[in-house]
Amino acid sequence: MSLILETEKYLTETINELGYEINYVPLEKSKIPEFGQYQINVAMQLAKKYSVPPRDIAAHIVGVLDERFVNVNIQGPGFINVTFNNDVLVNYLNKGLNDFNIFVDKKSEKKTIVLDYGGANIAKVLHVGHLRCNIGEAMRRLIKVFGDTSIGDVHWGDWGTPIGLVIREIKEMMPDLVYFDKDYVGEYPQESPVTNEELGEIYPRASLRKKEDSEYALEARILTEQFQRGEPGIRALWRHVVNTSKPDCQAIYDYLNCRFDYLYGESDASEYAEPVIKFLSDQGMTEMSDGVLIMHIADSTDNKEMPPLLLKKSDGAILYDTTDLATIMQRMQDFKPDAIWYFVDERQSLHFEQIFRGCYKSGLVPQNVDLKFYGFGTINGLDGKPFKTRDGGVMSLQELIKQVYSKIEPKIKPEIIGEERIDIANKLTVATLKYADLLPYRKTDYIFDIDKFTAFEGKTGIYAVYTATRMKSLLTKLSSGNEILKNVENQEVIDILIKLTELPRNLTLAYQDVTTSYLAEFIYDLCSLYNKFYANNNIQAEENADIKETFIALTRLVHNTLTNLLDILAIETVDKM
RNA sequence: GCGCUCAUAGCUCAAUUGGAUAGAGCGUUAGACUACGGAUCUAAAGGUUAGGGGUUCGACUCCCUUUGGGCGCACCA
Repeated sequence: MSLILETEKYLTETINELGYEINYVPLEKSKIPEFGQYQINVAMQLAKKYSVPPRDIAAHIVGVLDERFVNVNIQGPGFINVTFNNDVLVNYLNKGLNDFNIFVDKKSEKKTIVLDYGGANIAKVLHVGHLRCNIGEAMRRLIKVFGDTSIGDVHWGDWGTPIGLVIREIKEMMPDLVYFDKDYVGEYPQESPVTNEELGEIYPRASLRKKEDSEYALEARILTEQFQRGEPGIRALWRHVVNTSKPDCQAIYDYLNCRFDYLYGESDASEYAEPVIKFLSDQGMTEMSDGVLIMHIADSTDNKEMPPLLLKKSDGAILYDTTDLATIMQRMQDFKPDAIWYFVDERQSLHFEQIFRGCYKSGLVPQNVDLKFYGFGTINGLDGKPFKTRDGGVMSLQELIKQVYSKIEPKIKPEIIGEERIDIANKLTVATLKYADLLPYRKTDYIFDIDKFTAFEGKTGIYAVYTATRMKSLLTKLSSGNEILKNVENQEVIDILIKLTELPRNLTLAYQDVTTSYLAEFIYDLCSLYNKFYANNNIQAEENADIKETFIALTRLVHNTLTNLLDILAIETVDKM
């Protein structure tokens, strides 16, 4: 258990023993450091409940606090300020030298959580928005740290109309391919008729044509229904498209350290499409409307229109409503999860509200299983509008990565060369992209400013990695690996120790709110405090043995903690840069 | 039209979930080097938290309202 949680338990018990009934006494970071490290703000609440002046209650509480605190004082209406006895801090944090778990307040019950993130539509190239797969990956890792079982699934978009469009366009280019010949009976070719580069151009072309040519759009929809149904030629061509495009998408996820436990696609749930429709029909939940099989999910208490789920189109093809329901059916059977979390663009919130309603209403998912939608905001360009390339096209994630790489690579020391240089440049590129993406609150749209995020200075991934690198270099020179913190009077050391006591709350908040910004902010604060300490203390030249050992131990502590935190964000450190 | 969401320093974002004097980065201005890795550190200036009401000991935070953005609303995903 963390120091803060343990202290809060102590305070809650102590204050209850005084006769004040209260469930939870939070220990909050002090707003005014001159008064103390932490503050207790319950006197004001209790004053109302017991009709006693808050300062009297504060004095009452202060009277019984034990020696874990020093310099206890009351300010203003009844704020109690406390400072930890330095021995308490040192004892607690020495345990953290080799054990990150002292910062993790684990819950008693463990959960199994499926995380759905990534979700690339594999007929299209990944665009900048797909960078936000970082959020799901970070949460997958964070959940593990808390001891839950996390199951990450990329959920490829491989079963919808975009691929139908691609196939339609291939037909335009090569109408004589055997896949389109209904009477063809032989084996289909092993080789894909299109390369990945061609696919990159095919979808945009098809997408444009669809808008102008309704006949073309209709044919694409028919082709979609055909590969879904398993028409041999079209299905074979579908497989080529998928197999050609998928490795490219996957390579980018790999590059970004997104390590999915499962690489399922919508197509893997397709065998559950009919069963899920049957299940819903058996519950009497479905009906026909204008030739479409639908399920009503509106509620009499709704204050807005709630469109029905569309289970099967008039042409027989299924849409993502059905695909998502089928996927849930599959996940319930395969994983028996306590929760399924979706990390998807915020704009899909209504869709998932519909899906979740359908699941609970029909009993496909029991009420005690948590279906949660964690939407994220859009990545915008400098003008605050969706990210575009200079010529106005959609900016691909690959292109963004290239641009960031080209800004970072020249800044690496000239003596680092060859493969190692490339490796470091890649790691720093990923660190830059991830930190920039994980710092803002999940739901806010943010502006991706390449110059800013790759800058020499500032609140960036580079700053954190640089700090870690410098610590590592120092430890290599000076550390035996056995140093421990001593109780020394050094304000910069104590500031860092206090900052570390705040880590458990940040981890808990990040988990509860499913928001990485708490961690990214913490990483910056920790690095900043360490760099300040580093600038003002010469560790190597320190003559007092206890102080020197403490400095080195502190460096180990911060380095280990920082490395663990960066790992949760899936950011790798480097030994030199 | 209905609904969701957002509005904080010149710009990009925070604010311990209702706590004291709203904080960082960038930019601007002025500084620190024989530096254990300067991709660092120090300091200054910069705010009526979009406007208006309300709730209470206390509001950026909760409620109402006005204004202004972004987004979504049956056979795309």
